[in-house]
Amino acid sequence: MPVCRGKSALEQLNKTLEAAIESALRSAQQAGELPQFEIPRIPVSPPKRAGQGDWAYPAMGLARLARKSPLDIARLIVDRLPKLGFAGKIEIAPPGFINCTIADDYLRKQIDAMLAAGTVYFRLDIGEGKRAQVEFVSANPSGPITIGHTRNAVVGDAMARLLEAAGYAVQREYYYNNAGNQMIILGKSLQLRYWQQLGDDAPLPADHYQGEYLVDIARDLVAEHGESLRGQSWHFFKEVAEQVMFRWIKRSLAAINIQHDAFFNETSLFDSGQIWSVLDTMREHGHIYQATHWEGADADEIADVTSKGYEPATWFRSSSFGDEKDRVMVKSDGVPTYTLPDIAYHRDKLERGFDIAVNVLGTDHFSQAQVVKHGLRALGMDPAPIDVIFLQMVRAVRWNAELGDFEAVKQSKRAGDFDTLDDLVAMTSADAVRYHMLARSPNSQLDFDVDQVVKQSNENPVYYIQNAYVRCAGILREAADRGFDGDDADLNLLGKEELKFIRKALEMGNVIEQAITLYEPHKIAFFAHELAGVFHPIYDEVRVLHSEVPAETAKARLRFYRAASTVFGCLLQLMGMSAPERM
RNA sequence: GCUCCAGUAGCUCAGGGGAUAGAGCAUUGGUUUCCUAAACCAAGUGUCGCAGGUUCGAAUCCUGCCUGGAGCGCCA
Repeated sequence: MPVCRGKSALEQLNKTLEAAIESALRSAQQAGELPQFEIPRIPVSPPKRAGQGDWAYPAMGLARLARKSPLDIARLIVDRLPKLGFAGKIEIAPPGFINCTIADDYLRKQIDAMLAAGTVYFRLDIGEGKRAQVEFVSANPSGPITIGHTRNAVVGDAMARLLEAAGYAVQREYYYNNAGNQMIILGKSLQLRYWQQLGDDAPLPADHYQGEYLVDIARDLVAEHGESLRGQSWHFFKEVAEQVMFRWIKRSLAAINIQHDAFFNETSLFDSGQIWSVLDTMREHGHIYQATHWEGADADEIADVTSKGYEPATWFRSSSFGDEKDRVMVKSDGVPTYTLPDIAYHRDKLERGFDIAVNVLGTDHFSQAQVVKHGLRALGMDPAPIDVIFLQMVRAVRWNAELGDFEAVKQSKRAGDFDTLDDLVAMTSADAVRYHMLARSPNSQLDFDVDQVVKQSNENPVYYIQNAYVRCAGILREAADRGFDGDDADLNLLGKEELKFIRKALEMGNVIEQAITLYEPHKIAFFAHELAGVFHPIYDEVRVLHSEVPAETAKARLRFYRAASTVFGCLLQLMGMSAPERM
């Protein structure tokens, strides 16, 4: 699903300004006005208050190096600053800020540029010609998508969209395992549920899958096949369960606008022998040994393993890469642990040549992810392209008045639970799920307040943002009905407020870049909300089709709203939300 | 015990060296003849967990501590 494809038109003004300031400093040094020193990177940033320009540079950071007062340094910079196409006023403010304002003319031109380019206007070129992969969700097909997977799915897909907007060619991948113990138990659980449906006394052991969804599948099997499956082994039921699960998973994800390009099966690493070649290479590099316990084990650990009576296992000396202990690659019974295929999978990823490979995981995989990176180093590879977004826990909660506190919503057999993606969507909406799951820093725990999202949806940021788009659409629709267009508008008739909106919109490029370089896609959600906050007061005040608005002014304003519509359309697309024409 | 994350307004959370710390929700009062109320305008609240340190400047970086959460398997 390509987002914002095409050639970039958006200039990242902060970068232009930073480069200009550096050049001014260099020039001042050459002229002997400043001593020689390495110019530190001091970023320009948008100031917090009005009247301080659009971008501010604190020259205070240079005072020590330059052995001059910040104000003097600021003056030297401003004197030698190259001409900037976008700059209006450039002012110096105590204690040593350089405040640069974007010229109104430049802002007006951007409206034309946005209309000419459409959402492509906001595309960046930092990922041009590069390939990125986002691996996310990666839930084994043993049950429905839970609320935890949902956060993972939303963050991963948003990351993918942001990377696309930054110019990367992005692949969305889903890694899964359908071979392990869990899947065997799943098959056996379904088999028992099937027998139960036939009226047999077939109790489900406690370690089997208790979920009601297997009963549903069993019921369907009876409806379709009657008793004819009674003789089938658990293998058969595993296959059935897996197929149904994946169908459900894909359908659930599609409901929130998420689709993977590739599904990578862990089993293929066994079939192709890749896990063994990984192990061989690690052994050749001297990182593998056979033992009943790891080399650094203390007396307690040794006593513990001894009591279990293990035969020797195959260990990876990960401690030599900084791990706190070594890890088992192949258990004493000859079966590999999860870690070995995981290393093989990531080797395969690196060999596929992605410039960036983002992995979205819960924090419970923190240690595992470290071990995988150690493993890649042991293979002589550089794991640098691989980055992991760790998500803190998420749970559905609701207010409990008796407790006077929030209470986790647990998966329950009865209707009215909210613990799966389907439940969340049913009770709220796909857009609400996407926004609320995205609008939180990955390393904050998230309590998804079901009642708030449901009950107060009228006061929801989701609708606040979408309504900005809807309002633009309303104007454009009405204008079209009246046969009114703003194509030959004089944008000089626009007011300060409209230009303020354009100013804010121009920050989007920086937000996208920050979101992908810091791996914090939630930034786009907050930006969207802020931008809507700038929009609504304007909409309230600046009318287009009103008897008191002169025709020429109306044309200019119509053009402005057309541009605003483009901006919100792009933002909603980036967040995977719908852009409704009406609400 | 060790590692990671969080602690900011009544609640949910942004901000992660720069100017007077923000938003939503909740509370209070006001706003619609003509695209508009899922909106707008106005009002109030803070020992940025605690204590030191670094810096011209710290909510932000460092150290220690307190509280809450997650992880530390021959599980996946």
